[in-house]
Amino acid sequence: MKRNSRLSSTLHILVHMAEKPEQALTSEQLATFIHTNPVVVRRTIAGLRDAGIVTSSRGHGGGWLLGRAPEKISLAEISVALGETLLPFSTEPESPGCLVEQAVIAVLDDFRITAERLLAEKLSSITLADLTADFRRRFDLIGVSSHAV
Amino acid sequence: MKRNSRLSSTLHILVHMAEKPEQALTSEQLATFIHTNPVVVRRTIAGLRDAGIVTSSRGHGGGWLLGRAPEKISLAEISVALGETLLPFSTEPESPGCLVEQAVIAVLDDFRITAERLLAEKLSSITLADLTADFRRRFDLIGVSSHAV
DNA sequence: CTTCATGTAACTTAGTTAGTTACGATTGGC
DNA sequence: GCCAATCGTAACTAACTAAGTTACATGAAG
Repeated sequence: MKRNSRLSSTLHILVHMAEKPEQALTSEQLATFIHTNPVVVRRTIAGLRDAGIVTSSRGHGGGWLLGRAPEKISLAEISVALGETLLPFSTEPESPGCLVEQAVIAVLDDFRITAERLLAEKLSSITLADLTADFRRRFDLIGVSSHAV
Repeated sequence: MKRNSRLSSTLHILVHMAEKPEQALTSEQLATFIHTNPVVVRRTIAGLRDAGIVTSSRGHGGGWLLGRAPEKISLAEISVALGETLLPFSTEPESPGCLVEQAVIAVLDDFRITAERLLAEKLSSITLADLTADFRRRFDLIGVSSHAV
């Protein structure tokens, strides 16, 4: 798993899970989808479990399942559950007392607030179901699913 | 200079430069504003020079000046000149041939394109002059400028 | 009670970026 | 012409972050 690909890797995993709604997939299986190892998968999607997006069960036949229907899972929720920050720039004060810095931070934070609201709106309108629909379109066109390689 | 604060640090520097439009400020002086050293400053704002946002001159009395009026310098340009990426998530394929991944990437890239256009619009509407105006408002209220500490 | 699975802590490794040192090139003052 | 100030940049170091890995405890199913 490359750096900064936690969101796309997680979506990849979730679409696979949505395609096998009745079958619990193990961390091991999920890990092969995104070319990493089971511990990284567990760590990465632990937040999704806390958010109810997925459920996990231990022992024989255990593994991961979607916590609710793909139509009810938005990319906004997933992004938050992963702890991702959409706008990565920092506005931490480094020169307390400097009015220039205060002006910069004020303007930047103002931008951040409106920008984050916009992005969250956009991400809220995209659901896991949209992703599976897109996948199925591609599948119907080509006829081979995935991970033959 | 903390991680991920290149944008705010650069804006800090630029506002100081805008407040002394006739005086070339040295990398050394700029560095003290953001608590770092001259080489980091030069490296950070080298892209701004290439973009014409600032100019630099060597030798006695040399240093940095704004390349044009603060009203003509938008945060969008500054961000681009710094090489900053607004949306940090990656959509690099890691499983070529996997249709699930292709669907994920397609949706994510689509989101990225509209989101980046939105953010760029917002950032284009904010200029360095807006920042200096904000600073002066604060200065008029409090009466002490900055970097006394 | 054995096996398969997750949960999680602890450590290692790799990659990124700020910080630093060093030095060449350019400019202005004397 | 020489010296000091200043940027430009390469090369190295240090600090931080995040992925990868190992290890082991916990819990569920047969």
